[in-house]
Formats: sequence, C-alpha cells, structure tokens
Amino acid sequence: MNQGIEALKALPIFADFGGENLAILTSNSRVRQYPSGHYLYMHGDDIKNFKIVCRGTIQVFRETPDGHEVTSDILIAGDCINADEIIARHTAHMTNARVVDDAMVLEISISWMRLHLKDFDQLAPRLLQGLSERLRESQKEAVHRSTMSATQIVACYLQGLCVLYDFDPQGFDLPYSKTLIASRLHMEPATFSRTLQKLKGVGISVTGNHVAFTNLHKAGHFVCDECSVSAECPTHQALAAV
Amino acid sequence: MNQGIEALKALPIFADFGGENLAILTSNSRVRQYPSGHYLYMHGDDIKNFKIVCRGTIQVFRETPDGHEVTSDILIAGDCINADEIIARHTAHMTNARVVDDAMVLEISISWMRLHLKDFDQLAPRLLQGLSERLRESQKEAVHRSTMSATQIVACYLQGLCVLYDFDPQGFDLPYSKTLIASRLHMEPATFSRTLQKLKGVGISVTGNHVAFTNLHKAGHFVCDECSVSAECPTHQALAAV
DNA sequence: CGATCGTTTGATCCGCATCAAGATAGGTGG
DNA sequence: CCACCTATCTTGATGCGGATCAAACGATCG
Repeated sequence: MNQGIEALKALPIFADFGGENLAILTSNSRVRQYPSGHYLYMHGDDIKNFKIVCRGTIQVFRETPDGHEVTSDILIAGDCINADEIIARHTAHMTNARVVDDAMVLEISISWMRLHLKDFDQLAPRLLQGLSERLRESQKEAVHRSTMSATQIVACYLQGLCVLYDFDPQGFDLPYSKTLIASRLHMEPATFSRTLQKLKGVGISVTGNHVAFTNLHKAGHFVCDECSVSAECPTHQALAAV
Repeated sequence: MNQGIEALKALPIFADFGGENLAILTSNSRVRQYPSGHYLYMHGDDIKNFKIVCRGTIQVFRETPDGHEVTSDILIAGDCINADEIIARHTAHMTNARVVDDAMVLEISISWMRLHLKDFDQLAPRLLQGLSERLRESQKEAVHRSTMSATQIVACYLQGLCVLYDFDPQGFDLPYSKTLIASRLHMEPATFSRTLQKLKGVGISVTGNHVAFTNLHKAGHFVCDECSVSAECPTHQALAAV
C-alpha cells in the first residue's frame, strides 16, 4: 500500500493531512491502473466509489438518445471525478467516465466517504471549493456559449489549456485529440477545425497538434482564466474583433 | 430577532438544527427586506455576506461587454444565493444579484460562515449537496443546449417550473416574466415567444402568462427532472418529434 | 390619454451543423 | 520498404435554426 500513501500525499485535496488520517484513508482506498478506453463507470451503474485521478486523462460524458456523445469534462491528475456524487439523491451514475490516456485512479468507497466526511475537518471545505469552481466554470461557459462565437470560445479554451498545463505559450502540443476537444467545447470537429484557421489572424497558430501563440502581446489579452464576462474584461474586448 | 429565528427554521439548509445552534446563527445573521429591482450585490463588489432567499425571487446574472444581461439562475425561497462564494479564491462577486419580486433575504457574514463551517456538522454536507445539484443542473443544461432545439428546451423548462412550484399541470400562471425566462434559457424573447406557439401542437398551450398542459399523457413524457440525457430517457424520445 | 414597458410577429441574415468527399497520419502485415 | 487500412483531420457545399432588426400590438400607469 506504499503506492497508495504516495498517491494520496500528491493529491491537493489531501494535502496537509496528518499521518494518522492518511493511514486511515490509505487502508480504505485503493489505487488502480486502467488502460485507455476503459470505462470507470457507465450511466446507470450503481455509485460505489469516489474517484480521483492520480495520473492520465479521464473523459466524463453523457450520451444522447441518438447515440451522440457530449463531453462534460476532461479531467487530469488531481481532479475529483465524481465529487458531486458523494452526496446525491441518486444511487446511479448519471454520466459515463472513460479513460483517455492510460490512467491511475484512486478509489474510495463512497459510503465510507459519507460516513467519515465530518472526521476530516479539511476534507469538506476542499470538496466545497472544488465543486464551487466546477460550478463557476460551468456557468461561465454557459455565458460564453450564448455570447461568444465558436472562434472566440476556442481561443479562450486554448489559452486556458496553456495555463492549466503550464505550457510554454510560444509553442506546445495539444494534450489530447482535436475530436475530444471539439466534443468538450460542444462543437463539431468540422467547426473546430475551421475555427483554428481563423485564429491565425489573431496570433494563434495551430498546425497539426502544435499550438503557438505567435503574438504574445495580442494573445496575452485573451487569457480568460477567471473572467466573469463583465464589461471590464479585456479578454472579451480583444476577442470581439475575431 | 424573532423574525430571524422563524426564517431560519423554515430554511431546509438549517432544518434539524438544534436550538443552541439556531441561537448562535440568529445572533450572527440578519433578515432584510428588499424592494423589486434592488441589487443584492453587483459584479466587482466585495463578498461580505452569505445570502439565502427566504421569500421572493432573485435573478443572478452576468453582464457582457456590450451591456447584454445573461441570467445564470432564478432563485426562490430556500435557495442559497452565493453558496459558491463561501470558499472562493476571489474576494469580489463575479455576478450580479437583483431582486425580481419583493424579497426577504437572510444574510450571514461570510467570514463568520467560513470560521464556523466545521462547528455545524450538518451544514457542510448540505452546502455540498446544494452545490452538487446546481452543478448537475448546469451541466445538464449544457448538454440540452447542444442537443435539443429551443422548442424542446422550453418544453423541458415549463415542465420543470410546474414541478418546482408544485403547480397544477392543468393550468397555472408563469411565476415571472417571459423576458426573464427567455434570458434564463439563454435565448431571445422573440425566439421564446415563437417557441410557445409551436408547443401547442404537443399539448402545451400558453396564452398570456397562463400555461396549461392540455395533453397530460403526452406532456407527462416531457418531465425531465433528473434526466441525464441518456438513450433510455423517455423525455427526449418524446420531444424528438417536436 | 399619451407614455412606457413587455410581448408578438414579420423579414432577413449569419453561424454552425450536417452531409460528404478528400487528405494526412499511424499502424499492420506482407 | 512499401502497400494497405483505419482513424483522425481537413475542406467544400448546403441547409436550418435562432439572432437580429424592426414594427405593430397590448397592457399598465401616471
């Protein structure tokens, strides 16, 4: 279980946890490896575990009646996969979670989590914080989608990626396929592809899966990290021209 | 402060709170009345209070650079207005909150809330639950907006309203203006209006602000309460014909 | 009774989806 | 090393849905 301890300590959500708490957690959780394409859970499955990504990439998505997949989120190391299900009126998963890149996942019995939520003073606040940010992000994107063009949304997203992964703005590779990104942005691959061409005019060049912000001065204005789409937000003023 | 005690006890989030906790809460909060149109807070203001709606209706919205308002949520009695701001990296509000109908609002110092979150075992889980549901709802709507037509979305929403307010499906009045609803659904009033006409063909008649589900058998299929937009969801199958 | 706001309706336009056909790349086996 | 295959991506042509602009209509209120 040494691997477990190490994995736990590396997770922000369990940072600053005392040794005894870590030990308790470790003995009530397990770390597992999953290959690309593996389903962590599917819609309708019973909710059994609380899961946290330790390594790799996880796609969370829903399926429409016509069989089309709609990605709600792409999760990376440190992210909680189903924090919203710790306390839920439902006993079944409402989404699907699938491994994109080979992944390592920490799994904790959800009933155990519920039972011991109050024992760990630090845990509940961090879950709250995580959910809050997720909610804000979701609502921000809702606003974006009803006020910005596809091109602007993609520009915003690429900037966000660069910040999230701490990439070099001068040049980096997309961490996952364009199809997945398009799905994540709720747009068609075709639209996404066209969009990338338009971006070259504003200092964002994408060739293959390599991205470069060629005009950092311009591009700098695009950073929309915690933008709330207010009248003062320079990002949207800059992108308005796109 | 008697009004305060009564107001607190009526709120689901404080249900089952012991007398001593209620007393502590009461002495650290206040209930205030606000007239229609009053801003509870505006984007950029310092976050000072955690607020809960006791009576009336609150519109939470963001403002785009071009001055257009985008409604993120319409809150009613029992709803937390800014639960996501209890633990936030920001010290300023990212949204605006404005009174729609004359409202009564419970206000608790946010620093006090943070400080005493752990003292109330029941509080954190309930906040978690509230945020979880809000997040699910937000993501569900994101899926809806990228897979359903405006007509379908409105049908879904009207059903939801009917359930939320426990209205009689055979006939009820819209609880707020069509303009507000349109904004909430991220669509133009003109589009919303046209949409209502189309709904008559599927057993939902809206004349003035009066709504009636004239074909309950059909309409029953539309209820999309906790629908996850899965292949099995009868709602979307029924609405697919719209 | 005019003024203002909310709603409806009409005409038009634009953006993204859709359908479909090439292009490119990665992987496999001969 | 090349031919083949499949998955991913790009590009083109077209259509539809909802936004936009604008005007008429209705309701409420001083």
